[in-house]
Amino acid sequence: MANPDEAGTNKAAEKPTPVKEVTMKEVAAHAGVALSSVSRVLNDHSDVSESMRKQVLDAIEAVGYEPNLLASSLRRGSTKTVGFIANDISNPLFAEIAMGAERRLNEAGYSMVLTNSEGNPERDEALIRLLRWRRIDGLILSVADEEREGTTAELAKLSEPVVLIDRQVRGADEASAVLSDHANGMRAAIDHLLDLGHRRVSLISGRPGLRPVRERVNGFKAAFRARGLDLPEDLLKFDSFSATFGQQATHELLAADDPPTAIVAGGNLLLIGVLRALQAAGRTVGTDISLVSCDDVPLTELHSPPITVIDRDAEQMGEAAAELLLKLLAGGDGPLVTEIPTSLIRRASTQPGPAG
Amino acid sequence: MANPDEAGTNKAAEKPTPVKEVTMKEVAAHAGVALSSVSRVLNDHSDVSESMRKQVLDAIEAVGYEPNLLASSLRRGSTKTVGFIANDISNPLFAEIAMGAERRLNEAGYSMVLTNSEGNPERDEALIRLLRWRRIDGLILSVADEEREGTTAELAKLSEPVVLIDRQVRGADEASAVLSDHANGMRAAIDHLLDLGHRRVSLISGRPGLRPVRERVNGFKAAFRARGLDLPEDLLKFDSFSATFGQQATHELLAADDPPTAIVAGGNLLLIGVLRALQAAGRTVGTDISLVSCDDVPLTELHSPPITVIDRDAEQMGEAAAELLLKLLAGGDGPLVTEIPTSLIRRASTQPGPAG
DNA sequence: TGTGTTACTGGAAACGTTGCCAATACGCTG
DNA sequence: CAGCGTATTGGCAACGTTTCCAGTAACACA
Repeated sequence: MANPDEAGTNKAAEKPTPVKEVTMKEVAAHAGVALSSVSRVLNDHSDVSESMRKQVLDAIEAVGYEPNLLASSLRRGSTKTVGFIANDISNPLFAEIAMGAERRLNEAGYSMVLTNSEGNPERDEALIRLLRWRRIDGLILSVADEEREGTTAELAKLSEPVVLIDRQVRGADEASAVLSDHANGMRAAIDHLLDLGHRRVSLISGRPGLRPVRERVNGFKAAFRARGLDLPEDLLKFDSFSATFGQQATHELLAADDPPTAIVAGGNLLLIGVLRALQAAGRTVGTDISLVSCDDVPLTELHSPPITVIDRDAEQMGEAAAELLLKLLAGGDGPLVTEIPTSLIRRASTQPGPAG
Repeated sequence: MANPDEAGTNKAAEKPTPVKEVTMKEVAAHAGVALSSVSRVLNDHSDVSESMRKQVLDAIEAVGYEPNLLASSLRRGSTKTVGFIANDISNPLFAEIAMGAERRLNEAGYSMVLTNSEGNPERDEALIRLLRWRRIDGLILSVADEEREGTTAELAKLSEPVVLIDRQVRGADEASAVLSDHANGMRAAIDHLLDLGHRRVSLISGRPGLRPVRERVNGFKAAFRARGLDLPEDLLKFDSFSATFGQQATHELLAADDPPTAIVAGGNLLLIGVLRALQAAGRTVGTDISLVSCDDVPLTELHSPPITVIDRDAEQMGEAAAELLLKLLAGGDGPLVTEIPTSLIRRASTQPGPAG
């Protein structure tokens, strides 16, 4: 109406999008060959003559054919796709794991669809179900809640191979997994702090149901026990991996009668909260209170003073997960497990404590 | 051979996985109804009797039916899925954008598949093609290279709606996009620095072909021009958004004859490099040199001194992108554009300069 | 000339859905 | 009782592939 174009142009605009998809049939017709021959060329089967190949390839070019992966996957019974469910993509750590996995999978001719549960167990379940319905060939994930019935039920319905990241579900070695050695990393960190003379050491971390938390606690206890020291039970705070919990827990710790001289933030988001609380309370990291965090993110290196961390190679974890999955996809059997080492990077945030 | 198991066990191992999929056909058979009736129940059409519904639902439960989304998408001609191609998932900023988009799309009944081009234009193209072949209903992306022929060609072949994030391709308003107002943000930042008395102000950013860089430069120039000041051309460094470039550029700037008194890091990864270089050169942020960065990540807030930033709401960008795409998917026409504001957050990293 | 082999090609049946169209049964009106 | 509308259901043809099974031609060999 506003456009006083000629009729011809208008007519074209009338058809919204009844654009028929260009299929192999059109290719076959244009090349004057059978449908099956086009398919053979596309999947480069043996037994296709050079002339046929050229003829078909030309026709594909001419008609502008684009394969329909839906149809092909349906027919073949395989999507050449694996799912990845991350807890929190905005956490650079998980993002790196995902990148490592994707890279390895692509090399092997698989593509990866990345989704985000936002740490929500219900979303976890919904995503597993969705991916199952999508007929993915395999799944890499880090379940939000290891104990939850629903999640294990959804996983059980999946007949394709699964690799867990830093998680173990009921019955130790039922599932394949990539596990980082949090226990030894934490053990080393606590040893370091105890060596420096700290005794009032606090550990702040996520829900104790999760493997990383369990293992870190194990390492923590092991270090104290090895020296015959009592655990500072009142300084162990577990709730969630969020920055807000880190802040709140630190705030409470500082306000207590016998506050810690050292804090271990068991998670890189927690660290943010811990730092905020310390800053708010006017405590200087290193001199007033020692600090250790988990996973080496830019913040830990560039903070002043730089922060001691328990590090691990996130990208390697992703690659390892992909590697295991590929083995399983190739028909490998039994649960496979890869352990990723952790290492302590000492920086200026840990200084001698009262007894040191 | 190496396994002297009994025959029975062997036989079981011979069948790899001939597990026939449970389809609607089995449901229909078990319920004693027609295939089409099962379909009607599943898609809750009108005109199905209550008894039929119950009968079918029970049968589904009984046989353990799981929908095959491949088949259904193929038949329907729509996947209810949109693609998202991120430049770099490990950058928390992009991750947040992706989260915002996913949340909004899920609300609307779409699911999102997230992929990662790692800033590589070739991978960009390959991903667009792959998603096209997967028959996604729409695409949100932030192309790695706006000028590249191949990319625009791949996009052109896509008949589904596309929303760009902070990018514009040839011919200004051809494509829908969510754009952040980098120019005004930078203008405000530079005004702030000039007010403080700085004249030797450096800007470090990515390839000048990219919109965020172009716009930031525009804002930068506008601020200088408005005061009749000459541009410090020698202090403008553009190459890539990486930390390594940030470090290298800063290193060079500091070593020059007439070094800057203030640096603007045009990207949150660049900032990491800038900080490393400053630290290596023994310069203190704020007192020795003023510093502004783009996008408010944990590092900027928790650095000491805290770093002045040009901020924007990443999640909102994602939501806005999803919103536009949904409009287009619903049949909306014409290119739609949403502009996201930026704001300057002043912190202690910007202090009075030589002339101030 | 007949037979067998090789190298290729075509036809048609799947894969698991959905949606159109026709068929059935039922209840009601005239 | 005929006629008709309504509500519900079944049958069947797609959607775009892949793959099995025959079929054809060419050729060599006896």
